[in-house]
Amino acid sequence: MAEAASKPDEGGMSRVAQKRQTRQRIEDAALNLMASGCGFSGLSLRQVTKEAGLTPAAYYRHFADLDTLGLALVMRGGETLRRLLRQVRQDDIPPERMLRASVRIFLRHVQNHRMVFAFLATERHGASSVIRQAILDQETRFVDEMSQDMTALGSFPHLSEPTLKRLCRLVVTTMFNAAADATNPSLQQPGSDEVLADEWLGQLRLVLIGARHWRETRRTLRRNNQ
Amino acid sequence: MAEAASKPDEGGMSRVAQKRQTRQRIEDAALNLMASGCGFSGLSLRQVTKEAGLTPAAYYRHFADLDTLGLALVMRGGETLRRLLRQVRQDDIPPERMLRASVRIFLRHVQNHRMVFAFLATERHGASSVIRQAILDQETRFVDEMSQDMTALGSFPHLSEPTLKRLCRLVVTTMFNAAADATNPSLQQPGSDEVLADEWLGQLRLVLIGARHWRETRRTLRRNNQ
DNA sequence: TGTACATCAGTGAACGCGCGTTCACTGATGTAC
DNA sequence: TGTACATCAGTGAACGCGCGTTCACTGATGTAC
Repeated sequence: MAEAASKPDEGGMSRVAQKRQTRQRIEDAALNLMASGCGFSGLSLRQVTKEAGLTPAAYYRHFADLDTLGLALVMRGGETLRRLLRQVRQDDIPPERMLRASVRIFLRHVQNHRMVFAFLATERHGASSVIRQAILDQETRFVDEMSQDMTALGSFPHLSEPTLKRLCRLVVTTMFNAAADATNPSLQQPGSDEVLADEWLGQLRLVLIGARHWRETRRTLRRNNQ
Repeated sequence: MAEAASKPDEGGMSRVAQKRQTRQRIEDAALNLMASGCGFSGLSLRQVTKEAGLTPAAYYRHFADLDTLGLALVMRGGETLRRLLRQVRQDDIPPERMLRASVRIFLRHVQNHRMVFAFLATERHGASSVIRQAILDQETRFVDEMSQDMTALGSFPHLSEPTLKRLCRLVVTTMFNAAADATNPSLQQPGSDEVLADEWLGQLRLVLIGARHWRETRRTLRRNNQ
Protein backbone atom coordinates (compact mmCIF):
# COMPACT_ATOMS: atom_id res chain seq x y z
CA MET A 1 0.00 0.00 0.00
CA ALA A 2 1.08 3.55 -0.72
CA GLU A 3 2.18 5.62 2.24
CA ALA A 4 0.29 8.72 3.17
CA ALA A 5 2.01 11.80 1.77
CA SER A 6 4.26 13.27 4.44
CA LYS A 7 3.14 16.62 5.72
CA PRO A 8 5.97 19.06 5.08
CA ASP A 9 6.91 21.63 7.67
CA GLU A 10 4.04 24.00 8.30
CA GLY A 11 5.95 26.15 10.80
CA GLY A 12 6.25 29.65 9.44
CA MET A 13 3.43 29.52 6.87
CA SER A 14 0.50 31.86 6.61
CA ARG A 15 -2.93 30.34 6.72
CA VAL A 16 -3.58 30.92 3.01
CA ALA A 17 -0.23 29.34 2.12
CA GLN A 18 -1.03 26.31 4.28
CA LYS A 19 -4.43 25.96 2.69
CA ARG A 20 -2.95 26.16 -0.80
CA GLN A 21 -0.44 23.51 0.16
CA THR A 22 -3.07 21.14 1.52
CA ARG A 23 -5.11 21.60 -1.63
CA GLN A 24 -2.02 20.71 -3.66
CA ARG A 25 -1.51 17.66 -1.43
CA ILE A 26 -5.06 16.51 -2.20
CA GLU A 27 -4.49 16.90 -5.94
CA ASP A 28 -1.19 15.01 -5.73
CA ALA A 29 -2.80 12.28 -3.66
CA ALA A 30 -5.43 11.78 -6.38
CA LEU A 31 -2.78 11.59 -9.10
CA ASN A 32 -0.70 9.16 -7.01
CA LEU A 33 -3.64 6.86 -6.43
CA MET A 34 -4.46 6.86 -10.13
CA ALA A 35 -0.92 5.70 -10.88
CA SER A 36 -1.97 2.23 -9.76
CA GLY A 37 -4.28 2.21 -12.75
CA CYS A 38 -7.71 2.50 -11.20
CA GLY A 39 -8.83 5.60 -13.09
CA PHE A 40 -10.31 8.77 -11.64
CA SER A 41 -13.82 7.42 -11.27
CA GLY A 42 -12.35 4.56 -9.26
CA LEU A 43 -11.20 6.97 -6.56
CA SER A 44 -13.20 7.63 -3.43
CA LEU A 45 -13.14 10.80 -1.40
CA ARG A 46 -12.09 8.77 1.64
CA GLN A 47 -9.16 7.17 -0.19
CA VAL A 48 -7.94 10.51 -1.46
CA THR A 49 -8.10 12.24 1.92
CA LYS A 50 -6.42 9.27 3.58
CA GLU A 51 -3.58 9.37 1.03
CA ALA A 52 -3.29 13.11 1.64
CA GLY A 53 -3.21 12.56 5.39
CA LEU A 54 -6.54 14.21 6.17
CA THR A 55 -9.93 13.40 7.61
CA PRO A 56 -12.68 12.87 4.99
CA ALA A 57 -14.56 15.89 6.31
CA ALA A 58 -11.54 18.17 5.75
CA TYR A 59 -11.94 17.58 2.02
CA TYR A 60 -14.91 19.94 1.88
CA ARG A 61 -12.73 22.88 2.91
CA HIS A 62 -11.08 22.57 -0.53
CA PHE A 63 -13.48 21.01 -3.04
CA ALA A 64 -17.24 20.69 -3.24
CA ASP A 65 -17.04 17.10 -4.55
CA LEU A 66 -14.80 14.75 -6.50
CA ASP A 67 -15.76 16.17 -9.91
CA THR A 68 -14.48 19.59 -8.82
CA LEU A 69 -11.14 18.04 -7.95
CA GLY A 70 -11.13 16.38 -11.38
CA LEU A 71 -11.74 19.73 -13.05
CA ALA A 72 -8.85 21.27 -11.11
CA LEU A 73 -6.62 18.49 -12.44
CA VAL A 74 -7.85 19.14 -15.98
CA MET A 75 -6.91 22.80 -15.62
CA ARG A 76 -3.50 21.84 -14.30
CA GLY A 77 -3.05 19.55 -17.32
CA GLY A 78 -4.12 22.29 -19.69
CA GLU A 79 -1.57 24.69 -18.23
CA THR A 80 1.12 22.02 -18.59
CA LEU A 81 0.23 21.64 -22.24
CA ARG A 82 0.32 25.36 -22.87
CA ARG A 83 3.66 25.68 -21.11
CA LEU A 84 4.89 23.01 -23.52
CA LEU A 85 3.86 25.06 -26.55
CA ARG A 86 5.35 28.23 -25.08
CA GLN A 87 8.67 26.49 -24.63
CA VAL A 88 8.71 25.28 -28.22
CA ARG A 89 7.90 28.81 -29.37
CA GLN A 90 10.45 30.62 -27.23
CA ASP A 91 13.42 28.36 -27.74
CA ASP A 92 13.99 30.09 -31.07
CA ILE A 93 14.97 26.95 -32.90
CA PRO A 94 15.94 27.02 -36.59
CA PRO A 95 12.91 25.77 -38.62
CA GLU A 96 14.60 22.66 -39.96
CA ARG A 97 15.19 21.41 -36.41
CA MET A 98 11.78 22.49 -35.22
CA LEU A 99 9.98 19.16 -35.32
CA ARG A 100 12.76 17.14 -33.79
CA ALA A 101 13.16 19.74 -31.03
CA SER A 102 9.41 19.81 -30.38
CA VAL A 103 9.35 16.07 -29.98
CA ARG A 104 12.22 16.21 -27.50
CA ILE A 105 10.49 18.93 -25.49
CA PHE A 106 7.26 16.95 -25.50
CA LEU A 107 8.92 13.77 -24.29
CA ARG A 108 10.64 15.67 -21.50
CA HIS A 109 7.28 17.15 -20.48
CA VAL A 110 5.62 13.75 -20.41
CA GLN A 111 8.41 12.42 -18.20
CA ASN A 112 8.23 15.37 -15.82
CA HIS A 113 4.45 15.42 -15.61
CA ARG A 114 3.71 11.74 -16.09
CA MET A 115 0.68 11.63 -13.87
CA VAL A 116 -1.03 14.71 -15.20
CA PHE A 117 -0.66 13.42 -18.75
CA ALA A 118 -1.87 9.99 -17.71
CA PHE A 119 -4.88 11.67 -16.15
CA LEU A 120 -5.71 13.64 -19.31
CA ALA A 121 -5.15 10.64 -21.58
CA THR A 122 -7.29 8.19 -19.62
CA GLU A 123 -10.08 10.53 -18.53
CA ARG A 124 -10.43 11.86 -22.08
CA HIS A 125 -12.53 8.75 -22.68
CA GLY A 126 -13.33 8.32 -19.02
CA ALA A 127 -16.44 7.92 -16.95
CA SER A 128 -17.37 11.47 -15.97
CA SER A 129 -18.94 13.48 -18.76
CA VAL A 130 -18.14 16.79 -17.05
CA ILE A 131 -14.44 15.97 -16.95
CA ARG A 132 -14.50 14.52 -20.47
CA GLN A 133 -15.99 17.75 -21.76
CA ALA A 134 -13.43 19.87 -19.91
CA ILE A 135 -10.58 17.85 -21.40
CA LEU A 136 -12.06 18.18 -24.88
CA ASP A 137 -12.19 21.95 -24.34
CA GLN A 138 -8.54 22.09 -23.30
CA GLU A 139 -7.68 19.93 -26.28
CA THR A 140 -9.50 22.24 -28.67
CA ARG A 141 -7.70 25.21 -27.20
CA PHE A 142 -4.35 23.42 -27.52
CA VAL A 143 -5.06 22.45 -31.13
CA ASP A 144 -6.00 26.04 -31.96
CA GLU A 145 -2.81 27.46 -30.49
CA MET A 146 -0.74 24.77 -32.16
CA SER A 147 -2.18 25.44 -35.59
CA GLN A 148 -1.71 29.19 -35.08
CA ASP A 149 1.93 28.58 -34.23
CA MET A 150 2.36 26.43 -37.32
CA THR A 151 0.79 29.10 -39.50
CA ALA A 152 3.10 31.74 -37.98
CA LEU A 153 6.10 29.51 -38.60
CA GLY A 154 4.98 28.74 -42.15
CA SER A 155 5.46 25.02 -41.52
CA PHE A 156 2.85 23.80 -43.98
CA PRO A 157 1.92 26.78 -46.14
CA HIS A 158 0.12 24.61 -48.74
CA LEU A 159 -2.49 23.39 -46.24
CA SER A 160 -5.84 25.10 -45.86
CA GLU A 161 -6.69 26.14 -42.32
CA PRO A 162 -9.18 23.29 -41.71
CA THR A 163 -6.68 20.76 -42.99
CA LEU A 164 -3.96 22.20 -40.77
CA LYS A 165 -6.29 21.89 -37.78
CA ARG A 166 -7.11 18.34 -38.71
CA LEU A 167 -3.39 17.62 -38.83
CA CYS A 168 -2.97 19.16 -35.38
CA ARG A 169 -5.89 17.15 -33.99
CA LEU A 170 -4.34 13.95 -35.34
CA VAL A 171 -0.97 14.84 -33.83
CA VAL A 172 -2.57 15.66 -30.49
CA THR A 173 -4.65 12.50 -30.26
CA THR A 174 -1.63 10.43 -31.28
CA MET A 175 0.31 12.25 -28.59
CA PHE A 176 -2.37 11.52 -25.99
CA ASN A 177 -2.44 7.86 -26.95
CA ALA A 178 1.33 7.71 -26.66
CA ALA A 179 1.18 9.39 -23.26
CA ALA A 180 -1.47 6.93 -22.13
CA ASP A 181 0.65 3.98 -23.27
CA ALA A 182 3.72 5.49 -21.61
CA THR A 183 1.89 5.61 -18.30
CA ASN A 184 -0.04 2.35 -18.61
CA PRO A 185 1.13 0.22 -15.67
CA SER A 186 0.72 -3.01 -17.65
CA LEU A 187 3.10 -1.75 -20.36
CA GLN A 188 5.81 -0.74 -17.91
CA GLN A 189 9.03 -2.69 -18.46
CA PRO A 190 12.66 -1.66 -18.34
CA GLY A 191 13.50 -0.01 -21.64
CA SER A 192 9.88 0.21 -22.76
CA ASP A 193 10.06 3.99 -22.61
CA GLU A 194 12.50 4.10 -25.52
CA VAL A 195 10.41 1.63 -27.53
CA LEU A 196 7.29 3.74 -26.98
CA ALA A 197 9.13 6.95 -27.84
CA ASP A 198 10.37 5.36 -31.09
CA GLU A 199 6.89 4.15 -31.90
CA TRP A 200 5.44 7.57 -31.29
CA LEU A 201 8.18 9.28 -33.30
CA GLY A 202 7.60 6.90 -36.19
CA GLN A 203 3.84 7.47 -36.15
CA LEU A 204 4.34 11.21 -36.01
CA ARG A 205 6.73 11.03 -38.93
CA LEU A 206 4.12 9.15 -40.99
CA VAL A 207 1.60 11.88 -40.28
CA LEU A 208 3.99 14.72 -41.09
CA ILE A 209 5.13 13.12 -44.35
CA GLY A 210 1.44 12.86 -45.18
CA ALA A 211 1.00 16.56 -44.43
CA ARG A 212 3.98 17.49 -46.61
CA HIS A 213 2.52 15.65 -49.61
CA TRP A 214 -1.10 16.60 -49.02
CA ARG A 215 -2.94 18.22 -51.90
CA GLU A 216 -6.30 19.85 -51.28
CA THR A 217 -8.94 18.23 -53.44
CA ARG A 218 -12.01 19.93 -54.80
CA ARG A 219 -13.99 17.68 -52.49
CA THR A 220 -12.26 18.78 -49.29
CA LEU A 221 -12.24 22.45 -50.34
CA ARG A 222 -15.95 22.36 -50.99
CA ARG A 223 -16.51 20.72 -47.63
CA ASN A 224 -14.34 23.28 -45.88
CA ASN A 225 -16.25 26.19 -47.36
CA GLN A 226 -19.60 24.93 -46.25
CA MET B 1 -34.56 6.05 -16.26
CA ALA B 2 -33.99 3.17 -18.68
CA GLU B 3 -36.55 0.43 -18.72
CA ALA B 4 -35.59 -3.09 -17.83
CA ALA B 5 -35.01 -5.15 -20.99
CA SER B 6 -38.17 -7.03 -21.82
CA LYS B 7 -37.91 -10.74 -21.42
CA PRO B 8 -38.72 -12.30 -24.80
CA ASP B 9 -40.87 -15.40 -25.04
CA GLU B 10 -39.23 -18.32 -23.32
CA GLY B 11 -41.92 -20.81 -24.26
CA GLY B 12 -40.40 -23.55 -26.33
CA MET B 13 -36.75 -23.03 -25.43
CA SER B 14 -34.43 -25.62 -24.02
CA ARG B 15 -32.70 -24.85 -20.74
CA VAL B 16 -29.31 -24.24 -22.39
CA ALA B 17 -30.88 -21.89 -24.94
CA GLN B 18 -32.62 -19.97 -22.17
CA LYS B 19 -29.39 -19.69 -20.22
CA ARG B 20 -27.51 -18.47 -23.29
CA GLN B 21 -30.23 -15.91 -23.87
CA THR B 22 -30.12 -14.62 -20.29
CA ARG B 23 -26.35 -14.32 -20.50
CA GLN B 24 -26.78 -12.29 -23.67
CA ARG B 25 -29.34 -10.14 -21.88
CA ILE B 26 -26.82 -9.42 -19.12
CA GLU B 27 -24.16 -8.41 -21.66
CA ASP B 28 -26.62 -6.17 -23.50
CA ALA B 29 -27.76 -4.61 -20.22
CA ALA B 30 -24.14 -3.69 -19.42
CA LEU B 31 -23.63 -2.12 -22.86
CA ASN B 32 -26.94 -0.25 -22.57
CA LEU B 33 -26.04 1.20 -19.20
CA MET B 34 -22.66 2.32 -20.49
CA ALA B 35 -24.39 4.24 -23.27
CA SER B 36 -25.23 6.91 -20.68
CA GLY B 37 -21.50 7.51 -20.45
CA CYS B 38 -20.62 6.15 -17.03
CA GLY B 39 -17.95 3.70 -18.17
CA PHE B 40 -17.64 0.03 -17.35
CA SER B 41 -16.08 0.56 -13.93
CA GLY B 42 -19.03 2.77 -13.07
CA LEU B 43 -21.39 -0.16 -13.41
CA SER B 44 -22.56 -2.17 -10.43
CA LEU B 45 -23.63 -5.77 -10.46
CA ARG B 46 -26.97 -4.74 -9.01
CA GLN B 47 -27.57 -2.13 -11.72
CA VAL B 48 -26.74 -4.60 -14.46
CA THR B 49 -28.97 -7.36 -13.16
CA LYS B 50 -31.80 -4.90 -12.59
CA GLU B 51 -31.47 -3.63 -16.19
CA ALA B 52 -31.47 -7.25 -17.37
CA GLY B 53 -34.58 -7.98 -15.28
CA LEU B 54 -32.90 -10.35 -12.83
CA THR B 55 -32.15 -10.67 -9.14
CA PRO B 56 -28.55 -9.77 -8.18
CA ALA B 57 -27.93 -13.34 -7.03
CA ALA B 58 -28.89 -14.74 -10.43
CA TYR B 59 -25.84 -13.02 -11.89
CA TYR B 60 -23.55 -15.67 -10.43
CA ARG B 61 -25.15 -18.36 -12.58
CA HIS B 62 -23.50 -16.63 -15.57
CA PHE B 63 -20.36 -14.75 -14.47
CA ALA B 64 -17.99 -15.03 -11.53
CA ASP B 65 -17.72 -11.25 -11.16
CA LEU B 66 -17.94 -8.00 -13.14
CA ASP B 67 -14.46 -8.35 -14.66
CA THR B 68 -15.47 -11.66 -16.24
CA LEU B 69 -18.42 -9.92 -17.88
CA GLY B 70 -16.03 -7.25 -19.12
CA LEU B 71 -13.76 -9.87 -20.64
CA ALA B 72 -16.74 -11.45 -22.40
CA LEU B 73 -17.53 -8.05 -23.92
CA VAL B 74 -13.91 -7.65 -25.03
CA MET B 75 -14.10 -11.01 -26.82
CA ARG B 76 -17.35 -9.98 -28.46
CA GLY B 77 -15.65 -6.77 -29.62
CA GLY B 78 -12.67 -8.70 -30.95
CA GLU B 79 -14.93 -10.95 -32.99
CA THR B 80 -16.71 -7.91 -34.39
CA LEU B 81 -13.38 -6.47 -35.48
CA ARG B 82 -12.29 -9.69 -37.13
CA ARG B 83 -15.60 -9.99 -38.93
CA LEU B 84 -14.91 -6.49 -40.25
CA LEU B 85 -11.58 -7.55 -41.72
CA ARG B 86 -13.06 -10.71 -43.18
CA GLN B 87 -15.70 -8.68 -44.96
CA VAL B 88 -13.10 -6.34 -46.47
CA ARG B 89 -11.12 -9.37 -47.61
CA GLN B 90 -14.01 -11.32 -49.08
CA ASP B 91 -15.77 -8.56 -50.93
CA ASP B 92 -13.21 -8.95 -53.70
CA ILE B 93 -12.87 -5.25 -54.36
CA PRO B 94 -10.52 -3.93 -57.04
CA PRO B 95 -7.35 -2.62 -55.30
CA GLU B 96 -7.86 1.02 -56.27
CA ARG B 97 -11.22 1.07 -54.48
CA MET B 98 -9.94 -0.93 -51.53
CA LEU B 99 -9.37 1.90 -49.07
CA ARG B 100 -12.59 3.74 -49.80
CA ALA B 101 -14.52 0.49 -49.54
CA SER B 102 -12.78 -0.43 -46.27
CA VAL B 103 -13.72 2.89 -44.76
CA ARG B 104 -17.34 2.41 -45.79
CA ILE B 105 -17.41 -1.08 -44.29
CA PHE B 106 -15.81 0.21 -41.10
CA LEU B 107 -18.32 3.02 -40.69
CA ARG B 108 -21.19 0.62 -41.23
CA HIS B 109 -19.75 -1.67 -38.57
CA VAL B 110 -19.41 1.16 -36.09
CA GLN B 111 -23.02 2.13 -36.68
CA ASN B 112 -24.25 -1.46 -36.31
CA HIS B 113 -22.17 -2.23 -33.24
CA ARG B 114 -22.01 1.20 -31.63
CA MET B 115 -21.96 0.03 -28.06
CA VAL B 116 -19.35 -2.65 -28.47
CA PHE B 117 -17.02 -0.19 -30.19
CA ALA B 118 -17.69 2.42 -27.52
CA PHE B 119 -16.85 -0.17 -24.93
CA LEU B 120 -13.54 -1.08 -26.58
CA ALA B 121 -12.60 2.55 -27.20
CA THR B 122 -13.28 3.78 -23.68
CA GLU B 123 -12.07 0.77 -21.71
CA ARG B 124 -8.85 0.67 -23.73
CA HIS B 125 -7.66 3.38 -21.37
CA GLY B 126 -10.13 2.40 -18.67
CA ALA B 127 -9.96 1.56 -15.02
CA SER B 128 -9.56 -2.22 -14.97
CA SER B 129 -6.08 -3.41 -15.88
CA VAL B 130 -7.33 -6.91 -16.72
CA ILE B 131 -9.75 -5.54 -19.29
CA ARG B 132 -7.22 -3.03 -20.60
CA GLN B 133 -4.74 -5.84 -21.20
CA ALA B 134 -7.36 -7.99 -22.94
CA ILE B 135 -8.25 -5.12 -25.28
CA LEU B 136 -4.58 -4.51 -26.05
CA ASP B 137 -4.27 -8.22 -26.93
CA GLN B 138 -7.24 -8.03 -29.30
CA GLU B 139 -5.80 -4.88 -30.81
CA THR B 140 -2.42 -6.55 -31.40
CA ARG B 141 -4.15 -9.49 -33.06
CA PHE B 142 -6.18 -7.13 -35.23
CA VAL B 143 -3.11 -5.14 -36.24
CA ASP B 144 -1.26 -8.35 -37.14
CA GLU B 145 -4.07 -9.59 -39.35
CA MET B 146 -4.47 -6.19 -40.95
CA SER B 147 -0.78 -5.90 -41.83
CA GLN B 148 -0.83 -9.47 -43.18
CA ASP B 149 -3.76 -8.55 -45.39
CA MET B 150 -1.96 -5.45 -46.62
CA THR B 151 1.15 -7.47 -47.42
CA ALA B 152 -0.95 -10.02 -49.30
CA LEU B 153 -2.64 -7.23 -51.25
CA GLY B 154 0.68 -5.51 -51.97
CA SER B 155 -0.75 -2.20 -50.77
CA PHE B 156 2.53 -0.69 -49.59
CA PRO B 157 5.30 -2.89 -51.00
CA HIS B 158 8.02 -0.34 -50.20
CA LEU B 159 7.41 -0.48 -46.44
CA SER B 160 9.39 -2.78 -44.18
CA GLU B 161 7.29 -5.08 -42.02
CA PRO B 162 7.81 -3.09 -38.79
CA THR B 163 6.88 0.13 -40.56
CA LEU B 164 3.77 -1.49 -42.02
CA LYS B 165 2.76 -2.61 -38.53
CA ARG B 166 3.35 0.85 -37.18
CA LEU B 167 1.11 2.20 -39.92
CA CYS B 168 -1.57 -0.29 -38.97
CA ARG B 169 -1.28 0.59 -35.29
CA LEU B 170 -1.70 4.26 -36.13
CA VAL B 171 -4.75 3.52 -38.29
CA VAL B 172 -6.27 1.35 -35.57
CA THR B 173 -5.77 3.84 -32.74
CA THR B 174 -7.13 6.63 -34.95
CA MET B 175 -10.09 4.38 -35.69
CA PHE B 176 -10.65 3.71 -31.99
CA ASN B 177 -10.50 7.40 -31.20
CA ALA B 178 -12.98 8.10 -33.94
CA ALA B 179 -15.27 5.38 -32.63
CA ALA B 180 -15.00 6.82 -29.12
CA ASP B 181 -15.91 10.29 -30.40
CA ALA B 182 -18.76 8.87 -32.45
CA THR B 183 -20.24 7.30 -29.32
CA ASN B 184 -19.43 10.11 -26.88
CA PRO B 185 -22.81 11.30 -25.57
CA SER B 186 -21.60 14.90 -25.20
CA LEU B 187 -20.66 15.04 -28.90
CA GLN B 188 -24.03 13.75 -30.08
CA GLN B 189 -25.86 16.24 -32.24
CA PRO B 190 -27.91 15.89 -35.40
CA GLY B 191 -25.52 15.61 -38.32
CA SER B 192 -22.45 15.19 -36.12
CA ASP B 193 -21.99 11.66 -37.43
CA GLU B 194 -21.14 12.97 -40.89
CA VAL B 195 -18.76 15.58 -39.48
CA LEU B 196 -16.96 12.93 -37.45
CA ALA B 197 -16.81 10.57 -40.42
CA ASP B 198 -15.28 13.35 -42.55
CA GLU B 199 -12.78 14.14 -39.83
CA TRP B 200 -11.80 10.50 -39.54
CA LEU B 201 -11.55 10.08 -43.30
CA GLY B 202 -9.33 13.16 -43.55
CA GLN B 203 -7.04 11.97 -40.78
CA LEU B 204 -6.81 8.54 -42.36
CA ARG B 205 -5.95 10.10 -45.70
CA LEU B 206 -3.13 12.09 -44.10
CA VAL B 207 -1.71 8.88 -42.66
CA LEU B 208 -2.00 6.94 -45.91
CA ILE B 209 -0.38 9.70 -47.96
CA GLY B 210 2.41 9.58 -45.42
CA ALA B 211 2.73 5.83 -45.91
CA ARG B 212 2.81 6.21 -49.69
CA HIS B 213 5.71 8.67 -49.51
CA TRP B 214 7.57 6.98 -46.66
CA ARG B 215 11.20 6.12 -47.29
CA GLU B 216 12.98 3.83 -44.87
CA THR B 217 15.97 5.63 -43.39
CA ARG B 218 19.16 3.98 -42.27
CA ARG B 219 18.14 4.92 -38.76
CA THR B 220 14.79 3.13 -38.83
CA LEU B 221 16.24 0.12 -40.64
CA ARG B 222 18.96 -0.21 -38.05
CA ARG B 223 16.39 0.05 -35.31
CA ASN B 224 14.18 -2.55 -36.96
CA ASN B 225 17.02 -5.04 -37.26
CA GLN B 226 17.99 -4.81 -33.64
C1' DT C 1 3.93 44.87 23.18
C1' DG C 2 -0.20 42.58 25.32
C1' DT C 3 -5.01 41.18 25.46
C1' DA C 4 -9.53 39.82 23.85
C1' DC C 5 -12.05 38.21 20.10
C1' DA C 6 -12.85 36.31 15.18
C1' DT C 7 -11.74 33.15 11.66
C1' DC C 8 -11.58 28.80 9.77
C1' DA C 9 -8.60 24.39 8.48
C1' DG C 10 -8.92 20.20 10.27
C1' DT C 11 -11.20 16.57 13.74
C1' DG C 12 -13.95 12.59 15.07
C1' DA C 13 -18.30 10.55 15.53
C1' DA C 14 -22.45 9.53 13.43
C1' DC C 15 -26.04 8.83 9.65
C1' DG C 16 -28.27 6.34 5.91
C1' DC C 17 -27.30 4.03 1.46
C1' DG C 18 -26.02 0.99 -2.27
C1' DC C 19 -22.78 -2.30 -2.79
C1' DG C 20 -21.04 -7.53 -3.52
C1' DT C 21 -21.80 -11.88 -1.80
C1' DT C 22 -24.14 -15.89 0.83
C1' DC C 23 -27.77 -18.94 1.54
C1' DA C 24 -31.75 -21.94 1.72
C1' DC C 25 -35.54 -22.00 -1.32
C1' DT C 26 -38.76 -22.76 -5.54
C1' DG C 27 -40.40 -24.56 -9.54
C1' DA C 28 -39.85 -25.42 -14.44
C1' DT C 29 -37.01 -28.38 -17.52
C1' DG C 30 -34.79 -32.68 -18.36
C1' DT C 31 -34.09 -37.71 -17.69
C1' DA C 32 -34.51 -42.67 -16.34
C1' DC C 33 -37.46 -46.28 -16.19
C1' DT D 1 -47.21 -42.49 -22.49
C1' DG D 2 -46.88 -41.79 -17.35
C1' DT D 3 -44.36 -41.41 -13.07
C1' DA D 4 -40.65 -40.41 -9.88
C1' DC D 5 -36.48 -38.14 -9.32
C1' DA D 6 -32.44 -34.93 -10.58
C1' DT D 7 -30.86 -30.65 -12.24
C1' DC D 8 -30.22 -25.94 -11.86
C1' DA D 9 -31.71 -20.91 -13.40
C1' DG D 10 -33.63 -17.67 -10.82
C1' DT D 11 -35.65 -15.90 -6.01
C1' DG D 12 -35.75 -13.07 -1.83
C1' DA D 13 -33.88 -12.11 2.52
C1' DA D 14 -29.91 -11.17 5.02
C1' DC D 15 -24.95 -9.87 6.07
C1' DG D 16 -21.12 -6.71 6.72
C1' DC D 17 -18.60 -2.92 4.40
C1' DG D 18 -16.96 1.37 2.46
C1' DC D 19 -19.06 5.14 0.74
C1' DG D 20 -20.45 10.54 0.75
C1' DT D 21 -22.08 13.85 3.73
C1' DT D 22 -23.46 16.32 8.28
C1' DC D 23 -22.37 18.24 12.52
C1' DA D 24 -20.65 20.28 16.76
C1' DC D 25 -16.02 20.69 18.15
C1' DT D 26 -10.92 22.27 18.71
C1' DG D 27 -7.11 24.97 18.53
C1' DA D 28 -3.74 27.51 15.84
C1' DT D 29 -3.53 31.77 12.98
C1' DG D 30 -4.95 36.45 12.24
C1' DT D 31 -6.80 41.02 13.72
C1' DA D 32 -8.46 45.09 16.40
C1' DC D 33 -7.46 47.89 20.04
